[in-house]
Amino acid sequence: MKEFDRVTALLEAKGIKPSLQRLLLLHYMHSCHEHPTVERIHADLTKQGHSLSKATVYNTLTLFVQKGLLRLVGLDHSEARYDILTCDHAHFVCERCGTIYDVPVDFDLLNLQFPEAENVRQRDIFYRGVCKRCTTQN
Amino acid sequence: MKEFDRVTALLEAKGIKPSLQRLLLLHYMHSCHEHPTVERIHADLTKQGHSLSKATVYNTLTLFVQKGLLRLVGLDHSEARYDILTCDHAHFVCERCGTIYDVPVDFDLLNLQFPEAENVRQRDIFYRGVCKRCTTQN
DNA sequence: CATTTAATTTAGAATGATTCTAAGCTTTAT
DNA sequence: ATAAAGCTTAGAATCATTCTAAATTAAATG
Repeated sequence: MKEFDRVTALLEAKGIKPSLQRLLLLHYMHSCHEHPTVERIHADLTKQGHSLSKATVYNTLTLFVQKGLLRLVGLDHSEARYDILTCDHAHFVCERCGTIYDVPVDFDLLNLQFPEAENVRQRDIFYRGVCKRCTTQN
Repeated sequence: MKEFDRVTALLEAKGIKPSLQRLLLLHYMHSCHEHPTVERIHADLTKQGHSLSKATVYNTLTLFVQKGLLRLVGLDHSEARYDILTCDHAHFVCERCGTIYDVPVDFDLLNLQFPEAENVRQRDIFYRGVCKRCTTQN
């Protein structure tokens, strides 16, 4: 399993036992440069001939987020989306097609001070609107 | 109904007929400086002796958001929260107690450019962590 | 190598916020 | 008055997610 060497190392570095399902999921996330939903991930892996339950997808993604291997993109109340990029960056969300675009961002420029905050675990920036692809196509 | 004069004017300015339920809801939102959930709004108004259904709360808040009278705070997949402040500002969300704190923000400092964006309708900044109140209390 | 123990995966039930539906009620127009 | 349009409502339906308890797999022990 040469192609799983990298994700195996990543899992072990976080103290996660590299089961087949976990390897599959992390490998999928690394090879996918979108921000897929649980439904999407499950459908793709199933289509590729792998057998894993949706519950495992939920459990494993949650585990990965806790361990810092993935980032949960918490958008509105639609489906959760998962992002392989864990470093700070901003998101533009197309409200028509749902595509999420990444852009690097320097949070220090903002110098936001929340007097009520004891500690900050995560920072997110979302821009919402319509993407060019959607406006030119219709 | 002296106390409803202001919200009546706001509704009419947006072309919304000022029904009793709409007045109640907008007045409630203006008098509440938190970021309440639908459940909370409905419970509070009911407790005050007003009769209105949860469906109406959903319908009306959605209408207000569409017309720009409120802002939907789209957080994760918990309940939706509604914000009377419609101008740009950042949110700090306490992951323990759920309280949302506001802070003004100057988006121009970031100068974010999304090459894929045709237009931007809304901009959000979320910081997540634990607030001081929660750390000192426990 | 057999057997117990722990960890992981799983299918399907349960949950819960939100949306839908179709009926009832108000208000406005004719 | 009467019809038409708009608003509200209760309860059913939906759907992403979580829970549960059993099944499977891997690790540990004798």
